[in-house]
Order: sequence, then C-alpha cells, then structure tokens
Amino acid sequence: MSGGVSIVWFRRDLRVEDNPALAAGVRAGQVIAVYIWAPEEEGHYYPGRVSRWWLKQSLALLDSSLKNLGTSLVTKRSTDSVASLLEVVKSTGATQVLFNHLYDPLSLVRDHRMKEVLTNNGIAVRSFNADLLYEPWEILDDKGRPFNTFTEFWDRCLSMPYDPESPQLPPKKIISGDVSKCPSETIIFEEESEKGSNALLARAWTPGWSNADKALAAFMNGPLLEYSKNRRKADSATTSFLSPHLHFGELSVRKVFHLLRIRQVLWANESNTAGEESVNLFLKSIGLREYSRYMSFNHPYSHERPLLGHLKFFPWRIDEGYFKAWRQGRTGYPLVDAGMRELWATGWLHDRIRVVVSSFFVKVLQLPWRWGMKYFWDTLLDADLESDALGWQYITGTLPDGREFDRIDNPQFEGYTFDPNGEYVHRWLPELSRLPTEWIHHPWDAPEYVLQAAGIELGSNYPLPIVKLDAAKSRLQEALAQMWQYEASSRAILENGLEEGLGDSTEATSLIALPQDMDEMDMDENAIRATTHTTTTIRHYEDQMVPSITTSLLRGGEEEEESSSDVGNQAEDSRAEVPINQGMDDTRMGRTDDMQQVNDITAALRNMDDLQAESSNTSGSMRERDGGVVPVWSPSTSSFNETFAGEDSTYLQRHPQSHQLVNWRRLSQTG
DNA sequence: CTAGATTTCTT
DNA sequence: AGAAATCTA
Repeated sequence: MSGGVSIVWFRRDLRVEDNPALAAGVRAGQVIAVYIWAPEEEGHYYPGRVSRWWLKQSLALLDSSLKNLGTSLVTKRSTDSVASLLEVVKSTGATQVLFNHLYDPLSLVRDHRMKEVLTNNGIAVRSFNADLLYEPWEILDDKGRPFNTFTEFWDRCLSMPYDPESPQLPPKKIISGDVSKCPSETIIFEEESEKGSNALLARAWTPGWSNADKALAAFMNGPLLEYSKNRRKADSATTSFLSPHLHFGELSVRKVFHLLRIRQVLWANESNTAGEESVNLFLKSIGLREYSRYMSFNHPYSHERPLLGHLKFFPWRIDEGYFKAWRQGRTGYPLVDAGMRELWATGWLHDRIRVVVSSFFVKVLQLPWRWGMKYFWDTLLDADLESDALGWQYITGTLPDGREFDRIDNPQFEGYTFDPNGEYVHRWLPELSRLPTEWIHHPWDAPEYVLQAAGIELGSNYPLPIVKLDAAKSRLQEALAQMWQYEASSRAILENGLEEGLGDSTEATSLIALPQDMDEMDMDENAIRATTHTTTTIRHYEDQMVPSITTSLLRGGEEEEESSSDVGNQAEDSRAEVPINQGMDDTRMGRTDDMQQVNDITAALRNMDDLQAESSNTSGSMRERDGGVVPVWSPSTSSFNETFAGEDSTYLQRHPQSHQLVNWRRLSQTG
C-alpha cells in the first residue's frame, strides 16, 4: 500500500479539507496532485475573465497548502486533459487516478472517456462525491425516478434516511510522489489586457479554500441571522458571498450543511424563529445549487435546450441592439440598468437582481435566454454552468416548476421593493444620482423641472425605456399567437407527412447561435456587420439550440451521420423538442406528460455510454442546420467600460462605506 | 374576535 | 396571477 503512487486530479474541488479524492490518495501512499488547464475543451464555455482570475488565485493557494503538507500542485497546460492525465500517470509511475465528481455535461463525457482510457491502460480509477450532499442518483421518487420539481427534490434531500457524509479534516501530512519527471507548466490565466481590470478584484475578494472557510465563518456568525429579513435588498451585505468559493469547490457543501444544521438546532432550542427561518432559507439556496447539478446530470442538455418544449416555436428576437443595451445597462429601467452595470464593474450581482435582469431580458426584450446565460457566464465571478442553466430556464418558464412565461415583472415596482430608497440605483447609475427617490425607478414619469434639476435629459444622457411595459405585454401576446400559429402549421406538416413544408421553413428552423466567442470578438467590426446585418431584424421561429459542444470533444469535430443508430436519436428529439400535439391554448398544457417522457428517456440514459452516443447523435442532426444569426459583443472593445469608469463620484463620496464589493471608482484611482 | 383588505412570495 | 401570510377596523 505505502508504495503506491496516486494521482489526485483536482478540478473544481480546490481544497484540502473534506476532499475525498485527496484523502483516499493520502491513505493509499504517495500522492501527486495535478491540475490540468484545458479551457478549449469547454467550447463556448471558456471561462470568463473574472472567473479565470479567481481560478488563478485559488490554485496558488491550493499549491501553497499542499506545499505545507509535503507536496505541491503539478499544473499542466493542455488541449486534451485526458491525454495529459495519461502522460502524468506514465511519467510518474502512478498506479491509480483519483478525482471528485463533476456533473456538467462536458465533464460527464470527458470523465467517462478518461475512465475508459486509463482503465484500458491498466490504471485504476476511483472517483468520489465531494460536491454534493447526495449524488444525483440517490435522490429518486417512490418509483425510482428522478424528481422534476425543486420542492419535491429538496424535501426528499432533507428527509433522506441517512445524512450526508460528515466533512473530513484536511490530511495532516502528504507523502509526495516523485514529480521530477513531470514538471509543472506555466498556465496563463489572464491576458495582458485583462490585468488592469483584474487588479481591482483583489480588493474585494479573496479566493482560496482557507479564505472560503473564513468567509463561511463570517457569514455564519453575522449576516446569517438576518438572512431572511434582509435578503431582498438589492445592495444589502447580507448575502453569503460564498458562491464563487462553492463553484470552485474551495468550500465543501457538506461542511456548510453540517454547520448550518448545528446552528439550526441551537436556534431552535432558543426558539429563535427568525434565525431558524434564515437557516432554512439559506439551506434552500444550497438546495438549489444541488438541484442544478441534479438537473444537469439527469438532463445533460439543460444548458442549451429548454427542458419543456412548449416554447419551441417562440419567435425570439434576434436583436443585437437590445442585447447591447441590456449589457451596457441602457434599457431605461433604472433597476435593470444598475444591475447590469454592477455586474460589468464587479462580476457580482445580488440574487434578486439576477432575477430582475434576466426576467427583463426574456420577457420584455424577448431575447433568447441562452444569450443572457452566456453573458452571465462571461462576466460573473461565480459563473456556474449548472446553476445558471437552471436559473435561466426557471426564468424562461421551461422548467416544470418555472415561472409562468406570460407574466412580465415590472422593474419599477420591483425597484421600490428591492431598492426602496434608490440607493442601489444611485450607486450604479451616476447619471441618475441627483434624481429624488420618488422618481428614481420611473424617471420617464418625472416632471420636466425635476429632470432638469437632476441634470437628466431622457433620451440623451439616460435612455427612455427601450420598450414600454404595456407594449411589452402586447408584444408578448403577439409573439405567443405567432408561436401557436407556427406550431399549428408545423404540426400540419408533420401530419401530412411532408418532408419540407412551407417555403420559409429553412429560415424558420435555423438555429439561434450563441453570441460570438472570445476569439471572434476581436474581429473587425465591419466584417462582423457584414455577416450579421441582413438578418438582425428577423425573428427566429426556433429554439436557441446549438450543436452539442461535446461533439468536438468526442469526435474531434467531425461526426458521422449516424441517425440510424439507436434509441439515442429518438431520445434526443423528445428531450429537446417536446411533442407539440397539445396545449394550443395553454402554453403549459401537456407538461406532465412531456416531463414523464423526458424522465423515462433520461432514466435509460443514466448510463454514460448512452449519454455519449446521444451527444454525438445530437450534433449529427443539428449540424447542417447551424448558421443562426450571431450578435456580436465584446467587453474588451466596448466603449462602455471607459464611459462608465470614474463617473460615479458624488454618490460614492457620500457613501464610502456603503458597500462591501468592489468600489469601482476608488479602485480605479488607486489601481 | 373575525371578515375583509393588503402585502408578500413563488425554484 | 394566485395562494398564503399579515394587517386592520
């Protein structure tokens, strides 16, 4: 036993405490800790600037912790993490590879392949749960099927016959394997152009597992008690700020859960109801994180496809201008705009405001949710594929327990509940800083003299509402009517057995692609315009699907047309595009049946082989339909950055202490 | 005290 | 929008 060398493959479990893979390695003998940076494998989901910044800090801290324990972190730069892992194994003479589970679709496929490759090479592979209270396959209903609503899921989690594993302490000492033949490679996490902006982040955040632990303690001993009371204020400092730590696995959810439970019992004994309620609420947000993994595991396409198909024919607006206005915080709705500017400036957004801006995005602007999700991915410090997919699908209403699609939230009213005194808006929208609270969430209603006194000229230094709310409501109705009509004709085509129906169906079924990726964003603006201008105003009668990003990974980008293969094809279709044989007058009708079907299929797909077969299949069927219109955006080239920085002096001078996150102006002065 | 109004919450 | 919780006369 003591002679064995184990590779511990770190991914999003960047901690030494309660890390089962690491613990197993230590128990087995010598350990070689490895981190492989292969972002190209993530396809569209190459981590954004702030996310990479966090990762860099976190790895540095992990390395120093490992050094204190007797080894160090071997880092590798790769475009094929499985191949790199195999190299590491060979150069170190390791006999086993240990890692902790991930549940995003890319990792599921990659890890499956990794297991296969290594096993074929005679290497033992062992994997563990380090990210969840319970593995997704442990939480099933009475018939042994996965749940489809959060409440049911979470109830079951909380009433499981056995508790989640107790958190383990860090190892006292690690016996290092010989890494002399396996040198670390330097990983570049930030481009030169990003360093300036990144420097600001360090003033507000301290990544790394030991800091995560401190953040947890600070939250538990402070804001947690008031969590239920304060959680709905846009700029309150009462959120936990743990999400980036949790995303990178710097913090063990099981530890969080454990400590929360202890605290809960304590407060229950003191009959501290406010405290109890707070704990329950906070636990629920942990539960949502669990649920996002659960959904991703059971429905590996939930990051790119709606779970329910009832909006399949919704005419999403392919409108670059709307998209840009939203990103830059120039929609004319102060609460939305403040949120978007905070996001851009700090990489952070209060949970409530995430709901506000994303709901606005989908319902008022009618933009395809995957664009919004991609933007969140690129800009959020806690960008998390599973959580964000769940969130956006929830907002869009494509989950069984999602919001109703035809309900539009009113940012003006939301403004007065989440930001009653307008402080949040004042902070992030310097151009409105002199507008009284009475008008702060609806400047378009303010009398001319008020606007003048506040130095606001609507339509010039602050926009008028990009879409009026009553217009948004009727537009939504129109869009739904179109959707039903399109649905009906599509069904007619199917029933008539026509291969190609309406003349415009090619256009109609073309895909709405994601916004441009990083490498394309630096393109000449004219070139971009040339590729997009003809179609920017056209509505697309199709879901926002893209070819599966797992394709390139599996087949090196070229997959055969294998539609004949197996269940996969059918399964894929039913999941992505729930049959539209009902629900003409109720967008929600038929969802139970649909979900039933989805479930049956995914149950059959639990096996990784099927999953793999299916993903290649998907791309096969989607590929030739690619070519949707792609709006272009670029944080790095946006002029908004410069316009925004340094404008909000007055308010910040008045409230120097008032928020804990990045103070954009102050930081840019000193940094 | 209750019926009715009003506010809050919804994963 | 609709249910549930909270307020009020």
